[in-house]
Amino acid sequence: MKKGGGNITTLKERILNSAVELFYKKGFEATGVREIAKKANVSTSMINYHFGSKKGILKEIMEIFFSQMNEFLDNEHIEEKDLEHRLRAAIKSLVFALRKNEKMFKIIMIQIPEDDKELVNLRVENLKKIIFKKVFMNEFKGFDSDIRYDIIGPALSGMIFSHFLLKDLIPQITGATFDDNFYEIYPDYIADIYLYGALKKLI
Amino acid sequence: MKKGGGNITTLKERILNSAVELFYKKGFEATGVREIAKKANVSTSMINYHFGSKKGILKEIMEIFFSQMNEFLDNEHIEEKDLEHRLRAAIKSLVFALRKNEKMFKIIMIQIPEDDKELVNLRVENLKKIIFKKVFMNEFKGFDSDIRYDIIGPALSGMIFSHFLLKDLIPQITGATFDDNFYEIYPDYIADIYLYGALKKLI
DNA sequence: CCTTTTTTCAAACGAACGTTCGATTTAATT
DNA sequence: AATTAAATCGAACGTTCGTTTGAAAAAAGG
Repeated sequence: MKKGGGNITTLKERILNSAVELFYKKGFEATGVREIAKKANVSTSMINYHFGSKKGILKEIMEIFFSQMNEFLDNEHIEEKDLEHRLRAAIKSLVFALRKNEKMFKIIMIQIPEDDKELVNLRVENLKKIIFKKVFMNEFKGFDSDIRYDIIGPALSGMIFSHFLLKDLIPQITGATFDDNFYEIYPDYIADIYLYGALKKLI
Repeated sequence: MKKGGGNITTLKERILNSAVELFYKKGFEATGVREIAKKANVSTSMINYHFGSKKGILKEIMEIFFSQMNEFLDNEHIEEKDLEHRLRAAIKSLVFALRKNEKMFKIIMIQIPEDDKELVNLRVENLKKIIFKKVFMNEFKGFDSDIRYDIIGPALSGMIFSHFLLKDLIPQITGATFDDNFYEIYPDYIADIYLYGALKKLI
């Protein structure tokens, strides 16, 4: 029952970790409970016992993910007067937080069964409350009403989200590698592009 | 057998259209062949007869999609000298093309089973050859080697791809609606943000 | 130590899965 | 018109699915 490093990993955690790996790699629907149970070295009925159902794992993943995002993103609500600094700080913490939980993020964004209204609503409400409100909407308050907030906010969220959603695909196309060095510069580079434009970099 | 407007829709096309709708809405794995067959008003064995297998539908979807993308994007290789104009034209045609095939695009990007090497490779090669080479990589040739192409290209692709990948989710969060008016201005707005930065819009 | 509660197991359940099969129907060819 | 080829069907196949069940094991409580 002991795992290296002195940490005790409960059977429930083992199921959860195994599920995250498998859902990330193959998708929720394509992953069977027998496969999760085998990877976690438990019997399949433990999934129902601890999570209520296969879908219950998704619910738990979401609760853990949004709880952690709430924690990471809350730290950044320092009262910066300057939009640029606020945005840079927000981007930095968001990239940091998503990187820490990138498997859960991807699962939540694209593996939630759309016919499960409870899970779908849970996702929307938490995305709204924890990520969008803090990073992509509050930052743009108080500007002109002519501004297309429906484009300008999602443009930034799209840059960042897509990085994590397509993170396994992009290296196959561009040959990029995403190591620690990469993430040292990524947030500010993205912020530069977003705030000042790509031409500033190119010309 | 006749469908309104004089078009003859073959049984094979009916299967394909039904599959696209269902794969888009529920995902590939969560959609069963019986459901596709019922929606197309055929017997399930027709899927195997015409497509070889359930996965054969995905292959056909990819072939159709990339064939159409190749057609739409090819028209934009006019010899513009100016980077800005080239990028604007490329963004415009890409948004137009993706909008026309947005269901197939989403299916291809997130519903291909990762353990099917043939389909995965087919996706990578065609994305590379038809979309990235034409829009996100050729446009940046000839600039400084200091430039992080691994960030600057995917930043633009991410803005646009994520729009279509998350198109059902974003309206639930921001209340945005994506009608024809929206798409009238979207490409140039995105190009503005990308080329000159969001600050230009806000300040 | 005994009793109760909780956890865990393996087997079983009923349903659903994608594919195959042989018969029939339709279309094409001679 | 007869024959051949292609398309279509419904039933069946073997496998897999998520969940339930009762027994056993482990943990907790008095």
